[in-house]
Amino acid sequence: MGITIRDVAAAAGVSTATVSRALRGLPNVDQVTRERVKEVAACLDYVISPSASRLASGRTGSIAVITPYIARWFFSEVIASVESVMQQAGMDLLLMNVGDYQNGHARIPPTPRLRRRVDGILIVSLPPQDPDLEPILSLGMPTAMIGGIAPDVECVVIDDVAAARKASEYLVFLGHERIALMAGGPAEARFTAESQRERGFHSVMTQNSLVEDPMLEVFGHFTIEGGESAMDALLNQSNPPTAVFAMSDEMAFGAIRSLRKHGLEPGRDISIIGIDNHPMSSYLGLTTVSQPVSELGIKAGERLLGQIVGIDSPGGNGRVSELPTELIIRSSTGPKT
Amino acid sequence: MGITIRDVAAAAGVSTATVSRALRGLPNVDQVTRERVKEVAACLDYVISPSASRLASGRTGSIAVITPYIARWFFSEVIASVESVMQQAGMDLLLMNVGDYQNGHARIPPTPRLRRRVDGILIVSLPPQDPDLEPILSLGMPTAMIGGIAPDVECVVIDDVAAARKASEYLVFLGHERIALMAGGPAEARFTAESQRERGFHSVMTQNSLVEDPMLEVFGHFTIEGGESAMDALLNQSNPPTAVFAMSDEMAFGAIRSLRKHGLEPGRDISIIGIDNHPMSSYLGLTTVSQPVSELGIKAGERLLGQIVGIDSPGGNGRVSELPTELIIRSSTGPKT
DNA sequence: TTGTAAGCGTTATCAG
DNA sequence: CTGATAACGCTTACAA
Repeated sequence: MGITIRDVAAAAGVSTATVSRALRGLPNVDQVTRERVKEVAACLDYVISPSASRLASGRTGSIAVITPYIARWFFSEVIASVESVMQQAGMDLLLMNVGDYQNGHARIPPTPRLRRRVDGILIVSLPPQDPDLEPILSLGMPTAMIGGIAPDVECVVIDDVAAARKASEYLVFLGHERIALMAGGPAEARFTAESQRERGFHSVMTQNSLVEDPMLEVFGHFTIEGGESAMDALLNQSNPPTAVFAMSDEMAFGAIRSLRKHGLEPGRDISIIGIDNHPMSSYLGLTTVSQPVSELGIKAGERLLGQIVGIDSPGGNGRVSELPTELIIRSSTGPKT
Repeated sequence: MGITIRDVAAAAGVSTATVSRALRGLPNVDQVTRERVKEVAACLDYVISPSASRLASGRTGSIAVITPYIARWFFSEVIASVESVMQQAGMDLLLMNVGDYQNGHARIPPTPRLRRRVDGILIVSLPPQDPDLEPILSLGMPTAMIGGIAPDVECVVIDDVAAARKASEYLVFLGHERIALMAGGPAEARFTAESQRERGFHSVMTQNSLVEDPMLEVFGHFTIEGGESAMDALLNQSNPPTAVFAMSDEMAFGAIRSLRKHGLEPGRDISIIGIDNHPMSSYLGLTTVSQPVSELGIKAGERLLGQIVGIDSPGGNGRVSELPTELIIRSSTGPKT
């Protein structure tokens, strides 16, 4: 079938060892020899067998990206940026979805699929209580994490507390007092980002001596539809909020739609603010706090590579990098009337 | 480091060959033996070394998904569905972006990264003239394609001609005569789907004896912003269209925004129709022709697996599967006034 | 049904 | 700087 390193060695008149060294750019190879080998290899259209190389070297040349979702905006954007980093580094990227951890779907545990198969793992936004998280981390291999924090793991995040504070403070600044919080789900099953954002919101409310009416905490499940029905519920209350802090733009979209459906105008009748700066946000005039999604992926990818190459220690000593967020004011928010 | 098949064999009191057979579920193994081996393996926490297995067997147990984009709606949705098929089949999924083929970015040719590395290739929407396409196809390995047609390759598509016809006919049905076509880009650099959709549009116009004003063909590059400026250009003309057929929903979103910006109401002043049924479409009231994106990915994934397992021949004999589309009427279209 | 043993194509360790 | 030559861990005829 394929042509092997031995064929190249024979054709170049050297040993397989020399071919291996020459092709991989290792030192201690004569320039002339190296060139000849390369030429012969190209001529023969030789490509190395990854399986053999991996078996012999112990390195797989690939990493796994583990995510709970693939097609959602945040995740696909992260995956895309990680892919570009890995492609440039010559690494293969294995995509592994751990499925909807909400319902008890027949989820295939990722751990066995990870061992002996990849050199590193990039975890995207697995909530701390995810049953797959702990087993993955105890694999003890180079690992990086996006959108979450775990001990002894290299993490790349935004400051979710600060992001939530920016959003909340802006609403307060506009004079709002009855502010609703639209979270994803109940406190037991939250992403790290969710808990942090709640903390940020909470701290602003407290600082400004505003009461958090339990009736004003609703769940939108990070989807448009969820946001819409959550807003519906809010509007059906006897004493609706004058502003809503949604933990994601997509939920905010749903909230806006609900508003319109009820004949209300976002920013005039009720203010809506989100977090993300989703591409559709500028389109819909949604005020939001932007997060640098691609940068999260790029930085985490690079940090992971650092661990694999050995510059960094596995887990990167648990270093946490925080990337900046920014309040982006549009028309969905306005002063309390 | 790791524990090997030999350890399992020793612990179970059998040969490595038997362990191999037992664990892979091959026939000709005594049930009792098989159970014991499995138990010992589990006990020892043994996981097979993919590299060794691949080297010995020649199969890699992985496939590559090749796409020009990752984060765009259509692509991420397809990737997600393919991933679920592959995960259930126990196959690894390598993600390979071939970069923006528009600009002359330093694109890494995928072919060398494919040979000896995967058992099959799933190509998503590479335009026929893409420089990477031909080399990939001549690899001669199991291949499937989504959103495009190539000779001797198993293809899964929607009937783009028919989809475009549905959209166009609906506009004609509403009484429109000056209908603009919003394509992605000029005819030289088109996806297969693009050309087909143009054909569909064209045939409807011809059939109804409507003239296609060259001024009414604009390019929106399949983005919101592109769609917006394309619509701007249309509106700035002395004789604007009364309806627009956009080849994708995202471009249609941009068109709607442009309309609003100009104080016009979609569906009343000017009708807009798209193709996709993007999640935001129902939100924005966009009339569109839906395509079953997940189904495309699932079917193509299954067909690819069929080729790999050997049920089908490589390329699947060039079979083409067409999945159904459906006109979804919302508020962005209305009768010509 | 089970065991033996020869590969699979590299890499890496030593010599030279 | 280069060449032998053991691994690497599994699969798979071929025997038994």
